[in-house]
Amino acid sequence: MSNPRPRPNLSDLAAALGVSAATVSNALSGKGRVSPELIEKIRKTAAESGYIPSLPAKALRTGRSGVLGLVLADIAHPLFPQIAQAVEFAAANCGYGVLIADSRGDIATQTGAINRLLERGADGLVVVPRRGTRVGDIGRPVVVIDSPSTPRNTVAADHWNGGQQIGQYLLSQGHRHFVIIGGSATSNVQNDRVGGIRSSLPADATSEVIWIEDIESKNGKGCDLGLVAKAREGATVFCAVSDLHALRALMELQRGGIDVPKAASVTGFDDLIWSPVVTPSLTTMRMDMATIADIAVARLLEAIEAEGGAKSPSEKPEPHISSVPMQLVIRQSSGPAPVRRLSTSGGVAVL
Amino acid sequence: MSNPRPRPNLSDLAAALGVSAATVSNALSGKGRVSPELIEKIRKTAAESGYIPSLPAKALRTGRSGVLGLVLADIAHPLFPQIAQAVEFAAANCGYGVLIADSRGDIATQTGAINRLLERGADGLVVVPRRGTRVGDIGRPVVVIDSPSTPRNTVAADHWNGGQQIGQYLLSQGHRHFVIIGGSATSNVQNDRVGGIRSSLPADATSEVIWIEDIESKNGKGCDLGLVAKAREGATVFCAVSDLHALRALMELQRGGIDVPKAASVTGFDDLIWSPVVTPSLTTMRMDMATIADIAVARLLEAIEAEGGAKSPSEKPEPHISSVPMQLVIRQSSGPAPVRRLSTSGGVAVL
DNA sequence: AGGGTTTGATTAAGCGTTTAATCACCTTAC
DNA sequence: GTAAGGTGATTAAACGCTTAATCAAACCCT
Repeated sequence: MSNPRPRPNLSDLAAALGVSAATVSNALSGKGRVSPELIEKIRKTAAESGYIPSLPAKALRTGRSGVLGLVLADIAHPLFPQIAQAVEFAAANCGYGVLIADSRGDIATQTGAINRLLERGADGLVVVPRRGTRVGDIGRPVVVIDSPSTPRNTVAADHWNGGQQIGQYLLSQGHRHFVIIGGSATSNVQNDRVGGIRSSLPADATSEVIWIEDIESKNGKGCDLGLVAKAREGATVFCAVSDLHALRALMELQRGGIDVPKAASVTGFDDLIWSPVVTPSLTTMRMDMATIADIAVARLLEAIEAEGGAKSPSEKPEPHISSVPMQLVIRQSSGPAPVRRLSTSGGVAVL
Repeated sequence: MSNPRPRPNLSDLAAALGVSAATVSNALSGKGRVSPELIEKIRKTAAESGYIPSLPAKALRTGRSGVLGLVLADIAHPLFPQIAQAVEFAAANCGYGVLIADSRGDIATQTGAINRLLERGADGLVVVPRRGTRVGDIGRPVVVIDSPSTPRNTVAADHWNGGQQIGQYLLSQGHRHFVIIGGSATSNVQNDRVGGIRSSLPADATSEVIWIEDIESKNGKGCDLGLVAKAREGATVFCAVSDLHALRALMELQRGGIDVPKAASVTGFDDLIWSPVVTPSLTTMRMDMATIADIAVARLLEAIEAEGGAKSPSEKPEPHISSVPMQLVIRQSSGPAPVRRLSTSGGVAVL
């Protein structure tokens, strides 16, 4: 005498319409042979009765869960929001849900996380692996988002080209003496970026690469990087391969009385959330996460489709890597190279 | 002639052992009546045959998907990674998966995202709502992570108390003239923090609150906040309610030649990822996300349990809000108040 | 007009679990 | 010796959906 239809199911609908459940199913999925008018009618009543198909039932029957797994090696990564948002959006557009798992940087846990997702029935996985980690062969489609150096299906930002872009931009501003700041020399991504920058420099330009990890292992965490001295020696631009490092450089220079961008330019990578709001706001290279996620999800669904048809393990679609161009975001922290001042006390406000 | 047992199911196991499927199910779940030896034997063969129960089947039968939905309204929020990580961990510990949905800041999309999760069969939802948004009544258990001012089940950091803690700490360092920096006066969270700070100040202390949004609406985005002037006028500590703002304050002061922490202290809130690595590293109040997530998930599972038993809608467990204390993280950006200098040009390095 | 094809719908089986109901058997008690 | 009770297992139905197989009726063609 109370709840009329708490949540109608396919049979309820069929009964109410006086047709069979199969017909309703066909009408809604557009698969079998149903007359156009009936389809119309069924869809209408389905909508107004608030019918929601049971995903578990569908999953059980079809063997597809309609869920993608997103494995973040380290969820605390500052780029995570961008990635998660983009992947979720792309997946939702294709009618898929996104299950997350995090391996908190622990390489052992990474496979654990992957397994959890597989047990939950994820149809395929998007993996953002921990640095230097390889994703082993699991029995399901996988797409990796990383630097383009993975034997699997990979989609990544074109870090090398990103480096070139920012290098060229800075050259066009008249800079000739580069200090390139990296975090860890073991990172593929960072090395790609550094390589890109250097490859864009002509013969008359100088560049020096410093790795924060190296310096800190000597002088302790949070130590000075000696940038002010380098600026005094003639470096006009500090090119960090991450906004994290760019911020650090920016503050060190400002503390040392070097005016940014008048006396020196600072640039970063990744366009992290605070990059627009610091002063001066950071010039940086942004990854096109939306495109990366779109491609990743598309490739994944492709593989999932293919998996359904192909029984023999031989005819899986060949692994493919795609590079997505990065975008230069020019803000206030970069500008023209200062007029040459040969270690004379120039017009710039120094100590 | 190839795959021996691609993925055994309950019946396969039962057949191999010569018992019924029901017995296997009971043995594994420990529910029915099965002899201890048989349980032992079944569990053993289950394990070594690599048996993985089908979640969809279980979900279909029991009506529980074993999945929690995580709704992030304000995905740009820098705390997002911490929250997601903590929730995922807490849920995984309880054998639950986490499905994410993002409403990209759009308030209309928020309900859409919630619905997507419900359609996917989420047993319950953890919602981190967009500022000023209320979560409407959906037919499932919900826990909200927000400032403690929501009519629903809510768990939140005790922002007010956090404000008091940092206020007291700064008082103990001798500070008496506070500038409190907020972003938007419409944020509950920020208001709580500001209120907490002020409530901790004795009569002989002065405080002034400035809202960045207000200043920027007059002077344009990224404008100066006039902090250097305030420092000259005697303010010795700049208390931001977010590390984002603290960073901005820090840079503005450093650019103006104010030494932090010698001439003035700067503190923030949230312990964002870069807070330890800027120079000087930021003193801040950290939320205990792990605890918050634990409580949120626990309360959610509780509600899900209760929902199973209680038929009458009346006897749902009463909404409860919990506050989790924040943790003071002392780093380099704060220190003792400088010795009094009555607008005379002190010993500090200025312009 | 009657055999073949097309169209629009139905029937029924099955996906892998859980669980209430049932059953056979063994104890125990009177 | 037999009824009552306990124990350890089985049977069978159900969860909600998809889909191949089937079927009845309408259509086409010569």
